[in-house]
Order: sequence, then C-alpha cells, then structure tokens
Amino acid sequence: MGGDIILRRCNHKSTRQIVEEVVEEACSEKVFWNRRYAPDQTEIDKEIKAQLSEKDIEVTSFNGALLCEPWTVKTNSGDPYKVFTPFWKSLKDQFVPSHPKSIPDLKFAEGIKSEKLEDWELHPTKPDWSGGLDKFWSPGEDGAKEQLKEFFDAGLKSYKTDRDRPDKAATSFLSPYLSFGEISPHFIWMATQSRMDEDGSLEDQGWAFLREIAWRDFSHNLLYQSDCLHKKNWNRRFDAFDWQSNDAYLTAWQKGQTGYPMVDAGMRQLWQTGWMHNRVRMIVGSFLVKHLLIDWRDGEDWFWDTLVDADTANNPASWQWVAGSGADAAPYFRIFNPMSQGEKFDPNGDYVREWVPELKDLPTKYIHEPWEAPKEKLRSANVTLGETYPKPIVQHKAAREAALEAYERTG
DNA sequence: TTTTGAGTTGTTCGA
DNA sequence: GTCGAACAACTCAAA
Repeated sequence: MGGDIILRRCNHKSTRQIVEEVVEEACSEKVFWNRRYAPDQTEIDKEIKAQLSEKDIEVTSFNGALLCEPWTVKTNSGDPYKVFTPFWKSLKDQFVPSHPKSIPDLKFAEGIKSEKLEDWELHPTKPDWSGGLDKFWSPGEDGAKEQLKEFFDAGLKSYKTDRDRPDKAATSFLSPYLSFGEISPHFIWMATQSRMDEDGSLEDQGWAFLREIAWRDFSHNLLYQSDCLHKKNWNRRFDAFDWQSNDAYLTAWQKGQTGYPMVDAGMRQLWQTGWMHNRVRMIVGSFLVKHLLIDWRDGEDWFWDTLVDADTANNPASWQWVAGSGADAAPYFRIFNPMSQGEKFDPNGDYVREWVPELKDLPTKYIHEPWEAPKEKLRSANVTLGETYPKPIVQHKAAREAALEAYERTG
C-alpha cells in the first residue's frame, strides 16, 4: 500500500513527543494505531489522542490484538470476569469475527527522517547467538500463515490430547507471531472455523484450540483491570509471602542445571530457541516458585528476557497463575512433581534426550530421575552425577513439604 | 438478596 | 496396580 516505515527511538523523549514530531514533519491529517491494554500504556495513548485531536488531527484506534475488547466481555452484573470458564462461555456466545477491513486510500508523506534498523542492533552479529531462533521461526505475516497451515495439517487433529506432549509437535507454535501482531486472533478464529466446516471430525479439536486462543484475551482482561500485573500480586494476600532469595538456585534454574531433567530440558529449550512448550512452562514455573520458593517475579523477568512470545499480559498472568497469586489461580497444594510429569508427558524421554543430551544414553526408566539409576547403568550411559550432570539441587519431598508449609502461612 | 454449584493443566496416601 | 478421597477454604457467577 506504499509508504515507508519511520523508525524513531524515544531515548530521553516521551512517546508523545516523538509522535507529535513525526506528525508535524509529515503534515499528517490522520493517525491510526492498534490499541494496547496495560494501564500505563492506555494512559499514554489517551494523552496522545487528546493532544492530536486538539490540533484537529483525526485519530482512530483499532483492536488488532484481541478477539474482544476487554471492556466488552462482562458478567451479567457488568463486572469483568475473574474466572476463565464463564469468561470463555460468554466470549464464545458474543464473539463475531470481523473480516479484514479494506485499506483506506491514503497518501504517504515522503522523505521523513528515519533511523536505520541495523543501527538498533536488535539482531546479534558478533557473536551471533541467534542460530537456534532462526532455525525455528520465520518472522513476518507469511511465516505466521505458513505456521498456521502447518498446524492445521499436522497438530490440529490430535490437539486435545497431544497438546500436552512436549515430545510431539502438536501445538500451533503461533505464540510469537501473535505476540508481535504478525497474525491476528480474528484471522485464526475464522481459519479454524472454516477448517472445522470442511472436516466435521475436527470440531472438538478446533474448539479446544480456540479456547486456548481465548486465554490471551482473558490475560489481557486481567492486565486491563490490573494495577501493574507484572509487579503486584493480583491477590494482595501474597504480599506477605516469604520468598527466598537464593542466587545460586535462580542461576541453576535459568541455566537448566537443577538436576531435574524435565526442568532442565525446558529451561534449555527456552535458552536455545526462545520458546518452551506450555506443559513444561508449568513444570519449570512450579519448580521455581514452589520447590525453590523464589519470587514469581524473578521467573517472569527471565521469561520476559528470553521468550520470543513474551507479552505484557500472558507472561505475568501465567506466572501469577502458577504462583497462586493470580485470578483463577492454581490451588496452593498443586505442586508439580517433575518426575511424574516427565513420565506422563514425555513417556519415552525423547524431549529430555533432545535438550539434555548428556543423559541421552540412560534407559527410559531412569531418564526422569537419573539419581535412581544403578551405578552400572549410569556408567554405561557415561553419566557421573555431580560432574556430567548435576545432582538435584533440592530434594523433591522436602521441598514439597516446605512449600506447603510456606503457602499455608500465607493463606 | 440469598443460595448454589463450580473452579485449566496435580499429588499423595491409604484402602 | 488401581481408585477415590483429601489436600482448604474462598470467591465467583448465575439462578
């Protein structure tokens, strides 16, 4: 549709100043944008809108990121939902996907000063540590649509059961594309519906998938209502929780060196690819918060820095869910057992073997708890606990009991 | 206003 | 080995 992208960094200036400068330089008559939902963001956008309107510039904003705007999904009494299931029912009933609007006839200003993308050095060069990322993702709208098609051809038909299996590629892998707005949930909704129309046997699977897509909306609803979702406990009772600060534990977790194969596999997958399977996110999250009693905000920070799909709503909402401090959160006594989760969702140990290759020759029986392996099995697999692979940094049973006790004190 | 049923994802223990 | 109950109590949402 023509026009150049103008890149400017704020540095010491405010977003408002930058927008005003560009609008002035380009002699713009109209300004359009997609809405954001964190309270501090909506505040800035509101200011900019007011400022520009005063100068008789037409400002129009759109929903580009969500199925429904947060203020439109309400309970019968007009309050926002705090529980996902009724939220989903309500959204499903009222939602009408909107087709892409035709592009208005716009004239673009030319010769507006722009910074160079290369100068931002977003892509690492020396050293280029992003090889793992490049291998897995093709940024952009085309890459997103290609990924959706691949999911329809492969993962969707067994989505309901296999989406929990990190050893299989049964999830959509759309999270980074959604996060950066390279594909919209409206598009996904319509595409999934038409796939279900073509093939009625996919009905259940399709709805299960769309339900997950709706979780993004739910998280954004919480963000919209919240006062700093990534810093403050949704449930303020957790303000009194006695989190332990232990840098050695935190580092071991970040590097995938906890001695629990399922946890380490997840953390290494994250580091190498920028992504982690959803089931494994719960396992590593539960481990950080409950086994290590480390503040969920430290986990949220790390995910924010390392995940390619981290966004301002899902990341904090999900961490608060795991920690138990969130809306509709996990009950305090739900403490994931990394061994049984591994046996259940990575039954052949393929996922662990891929990301923790130093254990790859261990028999499947011991792959999720190498410390239980007899000496000769360890030796023939070239595993020396404490040397080639860490011993568990905490004991599961004791850690579990400590967590239950700590959570009981808070409740 | 009051009541009622339900709430993403689990683990452990004892029969 | 399998299965049901306990793990708490609370808040939410709708009837």
